[in-house]
Amino acid sequence: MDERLTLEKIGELAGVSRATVSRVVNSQPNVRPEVRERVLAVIAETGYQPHLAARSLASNRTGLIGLVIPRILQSLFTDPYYPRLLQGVTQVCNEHAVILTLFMFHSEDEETRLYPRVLRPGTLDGVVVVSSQEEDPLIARLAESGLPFIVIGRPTDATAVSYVDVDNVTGAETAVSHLINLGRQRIATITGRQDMSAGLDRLEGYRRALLASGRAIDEALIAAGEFEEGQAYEAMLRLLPQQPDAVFVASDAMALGALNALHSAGLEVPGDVAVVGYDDLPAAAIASPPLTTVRQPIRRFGALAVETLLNIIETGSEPPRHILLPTELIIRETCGGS
Amino acid sequence: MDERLTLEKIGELAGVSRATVSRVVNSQPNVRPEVRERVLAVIAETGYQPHLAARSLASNRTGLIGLVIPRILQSLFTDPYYPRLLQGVTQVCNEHAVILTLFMFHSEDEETRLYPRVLRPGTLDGVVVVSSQEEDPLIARLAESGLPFIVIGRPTDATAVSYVDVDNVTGAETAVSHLINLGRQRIATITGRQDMSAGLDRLEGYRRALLASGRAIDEALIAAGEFEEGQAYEAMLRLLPQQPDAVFVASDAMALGALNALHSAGLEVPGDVAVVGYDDLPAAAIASPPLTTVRQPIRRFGALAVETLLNIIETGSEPPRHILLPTELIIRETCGGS
DNA sequence: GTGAAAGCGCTAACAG
DNA sequence: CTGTTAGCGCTTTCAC
Repeated sequence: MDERLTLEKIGELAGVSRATVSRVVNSQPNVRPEVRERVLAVIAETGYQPHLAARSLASNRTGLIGLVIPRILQSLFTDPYYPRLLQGVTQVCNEHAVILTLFMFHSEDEETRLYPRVLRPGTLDGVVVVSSQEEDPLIARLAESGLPFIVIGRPTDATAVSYVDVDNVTGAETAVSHLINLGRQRIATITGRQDMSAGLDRLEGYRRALLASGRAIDEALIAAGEFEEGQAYEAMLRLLPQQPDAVFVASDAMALGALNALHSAGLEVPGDVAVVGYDDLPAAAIASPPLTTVRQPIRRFGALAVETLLNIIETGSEPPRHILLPTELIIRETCGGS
Repeated sequence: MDERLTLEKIGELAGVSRATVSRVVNSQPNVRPEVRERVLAVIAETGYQPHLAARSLASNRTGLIGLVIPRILQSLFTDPYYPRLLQGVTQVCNEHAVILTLFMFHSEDEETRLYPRVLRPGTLDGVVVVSSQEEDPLIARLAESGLPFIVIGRPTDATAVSYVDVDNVTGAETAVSHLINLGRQRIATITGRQDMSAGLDRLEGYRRALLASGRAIDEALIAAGEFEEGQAYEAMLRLLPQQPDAVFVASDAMALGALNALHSAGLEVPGDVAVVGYDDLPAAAIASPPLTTVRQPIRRFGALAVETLLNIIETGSEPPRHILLPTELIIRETCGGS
């Protein structure tokens, strides 16, 4: 390591001023081709890279974006959701040469203590927030701070805020329609938390599919599972007296619980009761029988979130972007058809 | 948002100079308690936060550290390794108020193109590198750049470099000793890649356990599995003619393959052959029979890596830190004992 | 096209 | 103890 390279030094070596080198580095016009060449050569030789902090200070752009993951559901650690999401996110960051910072919080205390840091001036150009169960105070603070941001997973209020989400309504609707087409008559559902948009939307999709086929909604066939395996086990047992011949379960984790309940009640899947889950966890493929489920394009999802954020940074947050990604029904054995 | 807060403005409001405010913000001594109070009050009122880029430029410290994840083995996406690691890493970052940046690469091309960015001046105070299979060129470049760094997982050369690793030798030794104590006589092993320290060390532990109990090493009982399930399946079949009554498999993914091979050969586990894996994947607990395996403290691991890095940043990289974490043998049913 | 000059907001000597 | 003064390395007018 000899001494540190600066624009000034590169300028000296190329026989031009610091300003010209800056123009070359930032590929601005108004530099004679021949001069540009010469500067570029010196940069290549020396391996010069601009000092990020200095550039940030002068240009008011840091080249950093943040990914904020609020307190995490335990479930997401047996689930490749985050790794996949990160793959998509980092890939786009790499393509656009922005640096990703990761904020993961482990407790409410940490969140309140550290949220200000996310908003801190001179730190980030924009933020991707993974929406948590409750209404996240960070979203409101981001909105009033003017820092560009986008939410992954539609927040329960939404509209004014940009978000990228999976089309949970259509995903659920497709799953339930499939059960209908297979001739199932008494289709129950085990719902997720109704304070999360995913929970709400998947129930809505269930309703729409039934209604679209001219059926009535029987509230007795709807049981709350809260996105937890244990609760879903109980919910399935509660549904049994209604004699459902199919059940749409709003997550694979819960579907596994429901499957257990059916087995312990001595019922056959899919013979007596067909089951469809949601998420396509790795566990779904190796369940017995293998679980029919709805797959989400998580990787693309992360990629799209960052692309949209970069676009917002570039062009402003108006109008808010609302992006919905389609899902895919993965047919395995628990639905008893193909 | 009204206009931006700066040190200068806070100084005005508190009736002191910018320098004094700076001292208060950085909790330096030499400020009269009463003045400190007053400044602190103004800061609290206004919600002032120092501009990170400006501070970085002036102090040559960014408050950012990087986590570099080289091209990822596919397996690590069905494995909660990274989520756990990130939990530990981010927790310590949060405690010490440093911001984590994440570099994940998806191809060799991306690596070579983007490594310079990691080294870029004015960006990071230090780097945690997750060691990849091959010898990573990044490590050499970090070493010569003078940027503080630490490696997760001992690099195959090591010694001059600081690292945090799991004690794979002892972990494997404990596992094999357990099989010996259970009375198994012909203990085979399926090894991981021998160009990775984890693969080497786990084989070494196998050897030590055998030697410590006064047994000879039978090379015919050692088969290469390369850390892949399919290869391990084949390896197990190759071992069968040697009539092993136990096998230590250097990863759970491979152990699952071995289990398959044993089943298809009509052998009972643990009746005919006992099996011990390594990693304690979620799949290990739900294998049939549930897999005895070696658990690594991944979360602590990530935490310790960051703590050590911060220490290196503080006090310099000499001497290199070499930290080994103990593992835990998780006894389930495939070893046929407790 | 190109250079000179003025900061960006902060830290860190250095006086006092 | 506190204020004044230089920069940190870059971008960005503004002249030429």
